[in-house]
Parts: sequence; structure tokens; C-alpha cells
Amino acid sequence: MTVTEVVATAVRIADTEGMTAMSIRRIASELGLPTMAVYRFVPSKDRLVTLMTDRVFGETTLPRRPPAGWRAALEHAARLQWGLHRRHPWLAGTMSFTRPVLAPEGMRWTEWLMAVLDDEGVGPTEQLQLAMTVAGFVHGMGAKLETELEDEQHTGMSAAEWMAQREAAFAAAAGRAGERFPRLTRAADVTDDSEFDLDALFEIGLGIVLDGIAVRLGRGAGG
Amino acid sequence: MTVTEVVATAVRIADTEGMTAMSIRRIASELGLPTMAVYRFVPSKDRLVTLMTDRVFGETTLPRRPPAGWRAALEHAARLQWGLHRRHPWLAGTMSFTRPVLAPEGMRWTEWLMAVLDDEGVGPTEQLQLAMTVAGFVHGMGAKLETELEDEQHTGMSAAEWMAQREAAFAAAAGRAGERFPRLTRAADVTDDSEFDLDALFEIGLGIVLDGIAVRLGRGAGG
DNA sequence: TCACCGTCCGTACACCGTACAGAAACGGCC
DNA sequence: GGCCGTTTCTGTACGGTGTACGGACGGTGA
Repeated sequence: MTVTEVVATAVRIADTEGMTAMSIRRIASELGLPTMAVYRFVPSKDRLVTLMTDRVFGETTLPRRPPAGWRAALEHAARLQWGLHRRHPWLAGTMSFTRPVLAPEGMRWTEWLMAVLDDEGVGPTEQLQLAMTVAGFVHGMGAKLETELEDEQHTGMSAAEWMAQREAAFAAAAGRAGERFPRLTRAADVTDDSEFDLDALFEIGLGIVLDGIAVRLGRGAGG
Repeated sequence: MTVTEVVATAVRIADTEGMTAMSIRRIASELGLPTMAVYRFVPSKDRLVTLMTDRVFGETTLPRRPPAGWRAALEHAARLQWGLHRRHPWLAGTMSFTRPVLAPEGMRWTEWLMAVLDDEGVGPTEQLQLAMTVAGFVHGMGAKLETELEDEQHTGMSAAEWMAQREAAFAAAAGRAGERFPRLTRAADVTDDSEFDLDALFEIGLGIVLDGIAVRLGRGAGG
């Protein structure tokens, strides 16, 4: 029995059942240990959470040589990190944006993004601004994944199923809804639900952010 | 004693001490009530949280006539909502992006954004995509405010103070830090800390998102 | 063999949301 | 007024959380 096993167990529980299900007692019972025995390997729950964050960041390694072109490079990094959040929906909740030293692995990421922009001749301050905007976007969307996971636990329904069920109630009040939210109602009618899951919103948002950065770099949206 | 007073008390506690401090027992003691008496006014904590969300959304009203120009209009709406999150850092955590019916007030907001884009001749699906991108950005940044508030409670330091203190430890390990994160270190040197608080990051990100939308609308970044 | 010391973990405390049952207050009827 | 049924209120208790603490146990040196 090692720290690694304790952290791995914690990660597995948090991945599948959400962070609220991840408790010291639960880990202990999962490992067939007395509750307090967990503290042989980990000094506190806070520290355990930090170890979890470190561990999952180690999963994905950024390519040493970024793909050619700043846009492809930023896109690649953003998608890699999004994959991390998909696999570990609790991740965003454990990282502080304003206190980055607690997340050295996150800094490595930011440095990588800045290097890409450095090669494009962007100045130091703007490097950091743009890198944090991209990272902040991914982080912000990642936070929504945790909410969604816990909603699924809570209601026993996926977002799509839930929306479908709500559609009935929505249609019942359609008169009012159609009046109050005509454009929203219309867009919901002509659009497939799956076009608005978090993956789709991530892709749309990422495209817009990169277009915005292109403007800042004084280039066209093409990259 | 009314529901309103209970909700107001809950909001006040959550605003100043974070959502973790907001408990039924705490509200009761604040109002000089027996613990279980709170349930005379509110059926459950979940429902109370919904009422809190509704209440703070009612604080800010969107202008009936948006400012002239899509960019000014979206910017205005985004800043209004950011102000809401600033005053109530817990707000983002109570709203689900994927299950919007729980947040009718959020839908009103989205409808308003879509109306602005409608006037620009944007199609229904893209209206929703762009509106959700803006709303998602504000929401995502808003979520970081809660983390920051609870970190302040936890450490007794603001982010700036904390960074300053860390700078010492950072400088001690500067050799390694400078090697591992040369660009990050450099940018931290030449930039004032206050340029990277959440307000500043919000402004930078908003500008980039709006630039990106301008590209999508086939207009220049000017709006 | 015995004493000492370090490791391990059961118990306990202060919190949480809230189910439940008993007490108290109120209303209607004789 | 006296009595009973009903509703309203709330104290207690349950199962959950993180973890401080002290007692029990095992190993090691004298």
C-alpha cells in the first residue's frame, strides 16, 4: 500500500461519482483500510487533492515541439487540456487561477503557450495575457463539467434526456415561453440538442477565442 | 419574518463568507430562530439556493433598448453580469449551463443577447452559439471569483498579498524557476500584479471574445 | 526481561442537511 | 366552557464529513 494507490483510488472515485463522493472514509473502505490509516499516506484531505491534481496533470505531456503555426499549436494545447478535464471533471475545481503556485503543472502549461506566442514575436506581457485567456477559457468550460456530472448523479438523467423531458413542460407553457423568449425558442426548434453540449460549446468558444487572438496578433483569422 | 428575509440573510452570508459558511443552522442563529424553524419558509437547502439565484438576478435589469452597435451592447451586458458575479461570487456555482430551465433569469439574459445579434442579421443557430459563448465566458470567469473568495478566507490573504509573499520563495528557487519557466518569470517581472487580477483578466478576455465574434460577423474588430 | 519509543487506529468532537415524532396551539362542536 | 381533532412548530436523532487525540501495540536496545 502506497501514496500512489491512495491517490489513484481518490481519482477514480472523483472521476466516476464526483468530488462530493470522494471522502477519506470512502477511500479507506475501498482499500479495505481502517479510516484513519489513510493518514499514514496523506497528511490531510487538502494535500490529497493537490496530489490528485498533480497526478492527472502528469498523464498528458505536451509535445516538445509545438505543431507548426501558432493557431494549430494553441488549438492543440487547448484540446489536450480539455481532454484532461473531460476525463477528470473535478479538475477545474481544484485549481486556483489567481494563486498559480499551488499548481506548478499548470504553470508548465502556461509557459508552453507563452513559448508559442514568443516565437510569433509577441511581447512578454501580452504573451501572458493571451496565454491566460486561453487557459482561462478551458478552465472555465472545465468547471461546467463538474456541475454536469453532479447533476447527472442527482437527477439520474443526462443533460440531453433532461432537456427532452423538460421540452414537454416547455411546450405546455409554450405560449408564454414563445412570447418571453422567442429567439431562444426558435433556435431550440431548428437546432439539434447535441450541438449545444459542452463539447460543442468548447469547440465554438475555442474558435472564437483564437479568432480574437488572431486579431490581436494583427493577422487574419486563418492563423 | 418572511421567505424574503431568510433568502436575504442567506445571500448576505454567502456574499461575505462564501457558500461553505451558508448553512441552515447559521441562518437560523443569525435570525434568532430555532434551526428547524427555517424550514417553515423554505422546503430544502437546494430550493433556498435557487431562491438566492433568482433574487440576485432580479437586482440588475437589462436596458430595454440595447446601446447602439452590437459590440457596445454585448459589452454592456457582459459587464453588467460580471458586476453581478463580483457582488455575489457564489452565483456561478449555483447555475447550470447545460440545464438552463433551472435558471429562467439566465434565459432572459441569453434572449437579450440573441436579440442584439438578430438585429445584425445573424441566423437563429448562430445567435444561440454566440450568445452562449459570451455568457459562458462570463460564467466561467465568475466561477473563479468563488475560488478566490474561499482562498482568502482560508489563507487570510488577498491574492496580491499571497503572490507577494510567494515571490520570496519564488526568488529563492529562482534559478530553477527561471530555467523551467523563463517566459513566465520574465512576464511576472515586467508586469504589475494588478494587471492580472480577475477584473483585468475579464476585460482582456472579453475584448478577445468580442474580436472573435466580429470576425464571425464578417466585420472588422471595431464593431 | 523489561523499559522505552514509535506506529497505528478507535473514539470522539464539531459541523452538515433533514426525517420524524412529540408538544403545543388552534378551531369546531356539543 | 370543555373536549377532541388537526395543524403547526421544533427538539432530538441519524448518517454523513474531516481530523485531533490518546491509548494500545510491536519492535528494539539495555
